[in-house]
Amino acid sequence: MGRKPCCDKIGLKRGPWTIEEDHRLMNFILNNGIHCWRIVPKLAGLLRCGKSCRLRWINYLRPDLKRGGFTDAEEDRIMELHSQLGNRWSKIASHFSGRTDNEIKNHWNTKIKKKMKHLGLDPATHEPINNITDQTDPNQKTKPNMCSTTIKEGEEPKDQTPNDDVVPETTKTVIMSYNAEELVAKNCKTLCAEEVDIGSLFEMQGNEISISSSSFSSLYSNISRSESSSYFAEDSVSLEQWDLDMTDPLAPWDFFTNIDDTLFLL
DNA sequence: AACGGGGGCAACCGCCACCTC
DNA sequence: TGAGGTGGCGGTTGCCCCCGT
Repeated sequence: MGRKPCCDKIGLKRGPWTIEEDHRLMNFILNNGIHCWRIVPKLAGLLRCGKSCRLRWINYLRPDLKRGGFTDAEEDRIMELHSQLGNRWSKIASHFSGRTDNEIKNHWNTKIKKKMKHLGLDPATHEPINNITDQTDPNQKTKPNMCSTTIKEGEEPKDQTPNDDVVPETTKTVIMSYNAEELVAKNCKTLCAEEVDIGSLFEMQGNEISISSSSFSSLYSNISRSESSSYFAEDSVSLEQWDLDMTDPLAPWDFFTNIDDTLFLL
């Protein structure tokens, strides 16, 4: 019954990701899309667990991520949404394009909390601090009268949030619906300065993004030739050392799912 | 120049809901 | 039907960098 665990942590790498790992992961996802995080690291040749790969992709490698600090308008919107949704960062993040829940959470904890306190507002309740002094006492939360009149036995208090229905669904869906050209173009803004006809290299097959081996070699040779690429110049990494063609870019996911996992154990 | 403290942020942990077998 | 896997989420940790002393 059941399945194999998503990862045994024996022998798996932890800590910060290297550039090589980033490119192995990005290469694999751009070639094959995402169907099952558990086997992504095996197929991509990474000594990471699927969860770690998923997190890295969502929080750092995803092509539609917006880099840079939050604008005042974004901060205001975060505060507004937080007052409605509380610490439901993924819901809040779904209202911003190019922002991750982790990013918003970090920004909240490091910047906005202080900003609100500076404005005399309690970050937890969004009420003026003078009026909620007693409620900020952690012991107060367990006092019987706090919620007993509004929450029936067996109900989930956390589901009181309005507008949940309009929140876009899973990240996976978003990733799979990327326009291929746009997706890679965004990557190449940071990966290379030399012009590449990206659109001609990729093709959509249903929800999957495909690129032929020769096109991929062409793309990456362009990237590696680019002396003005700050990304690579800074780290003095040669693309030659990466096994970019380790998987068949055109192989459908069904192909992988039919192969016993043990074949990919590293 | 050396050191310590604080801030920022990437990554991990543990839990939960849903799904699969 | 229920045990267990998977993906997603929020909380937390720990490292690195910057700045002040």
